[in-house]
Amino acid sequence: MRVLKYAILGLLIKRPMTGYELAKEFNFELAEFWHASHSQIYPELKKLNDEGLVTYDIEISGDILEAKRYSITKEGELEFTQWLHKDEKIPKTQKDIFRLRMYFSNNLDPKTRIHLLENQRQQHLKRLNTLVKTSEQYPEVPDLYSDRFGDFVVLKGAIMRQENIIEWIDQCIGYIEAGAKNKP
Amino acid sequence: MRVLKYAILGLLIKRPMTGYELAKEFNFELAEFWHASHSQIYPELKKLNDEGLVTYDIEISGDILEAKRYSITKEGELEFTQWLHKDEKIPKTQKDIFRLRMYFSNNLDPKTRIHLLENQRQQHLKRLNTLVKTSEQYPEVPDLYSDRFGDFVVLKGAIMRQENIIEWIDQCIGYIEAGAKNKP
DNA sequence: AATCAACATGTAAATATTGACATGTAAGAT
DNA sequence: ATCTTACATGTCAATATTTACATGTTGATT
Repeated sequence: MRVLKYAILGLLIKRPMTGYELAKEFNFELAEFWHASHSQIYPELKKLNDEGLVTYDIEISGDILEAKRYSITKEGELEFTQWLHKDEKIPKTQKDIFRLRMYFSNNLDPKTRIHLLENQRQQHLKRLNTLVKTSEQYPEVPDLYSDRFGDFVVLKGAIMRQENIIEWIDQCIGYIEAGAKNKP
Repeated sequence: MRVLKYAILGLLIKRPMTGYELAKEFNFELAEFWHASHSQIYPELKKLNDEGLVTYDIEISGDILEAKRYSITKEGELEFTQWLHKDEKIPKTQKDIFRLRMYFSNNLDPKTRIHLLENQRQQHLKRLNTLVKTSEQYPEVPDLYSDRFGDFVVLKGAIMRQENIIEWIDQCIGYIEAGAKNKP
């Protein structure tokens, strides 16, 4: 499906970027729903260049340090826009190792289950707080055509998802505490 | 990390199964948070057998059709239990192509955005209904040590997640409708 | 007798992804 | 001068995952 291809093209529509900058975007702003490391990005940029969907200019910092600043081409914009318009089947599964563990949790004593859940809760709460802090940059809904709109709605979604996960964890803890009271 | 290894071991603790039956589990009961197809499962079973974590007996149906029914060994149970006890770092990212699209949605006119969102909404609602129907098998919280407990909590989580996604989609539609009213 | 759905097991090729290996510069602080 | 952090680009090996290829049986229905 080559989603990374479209992720990169979409980012380059905003502004020309180096591979390094793209990697930063994938590690920060987009990190809540997409990720790629530089070892994937550099080969993909090369491929996109071969396909004529991006071009680059070489920039020199200092004396010799070269950076390739990639821009999207007309063809790239066309392909990206076509992709963006497509309806999409929801994916069969969102793999989730922790839920897999919980699926098998009857093999654990209640104490261990609660320990594992509390541990996850704490980590998710931490992430939630980070997201909420980030969302303070958006006191209002950005304009529909601003590139901050997408960031805003996705951030909202990430916050809602975190809250939902924590709610689920709390319910799980509740079930276990109630069940353990009867037969400890 | 070889999560499939532990997923298979965990399933085999419940009861001995053939590769075909494992594949069915991954396509039905577990499908909301894990998935694997037979082309992954058969090689993994071979590997687990080489490692002494599972064994199999050959069953004959009819005249010649052979089926390998795999069971978990003592070593397998030990490794599985050790894995199950481990705390786990929450994953960096849950890749989500639709959210990636929404992140770039400023490149679409409001009508198209709403169309894409409604399409997703419908699909997620359909899945939610299926999940709710499945959850009717659980009028009460199963016993903590029954293997139905894990299924129950994970199913609860899947329902909550679906509801949450739909809520997010509705909010997105709301933002777009409100924004489009001002500048159509 | 033919057909179909479910049972059953495998391999191969292509793609996606992660983590390690590998190298070096620029700019600012100490 | 030295150190540290950020900038910058790449390859390689190992896994993980999907899709297609490949084959055949069993049991029930028509």
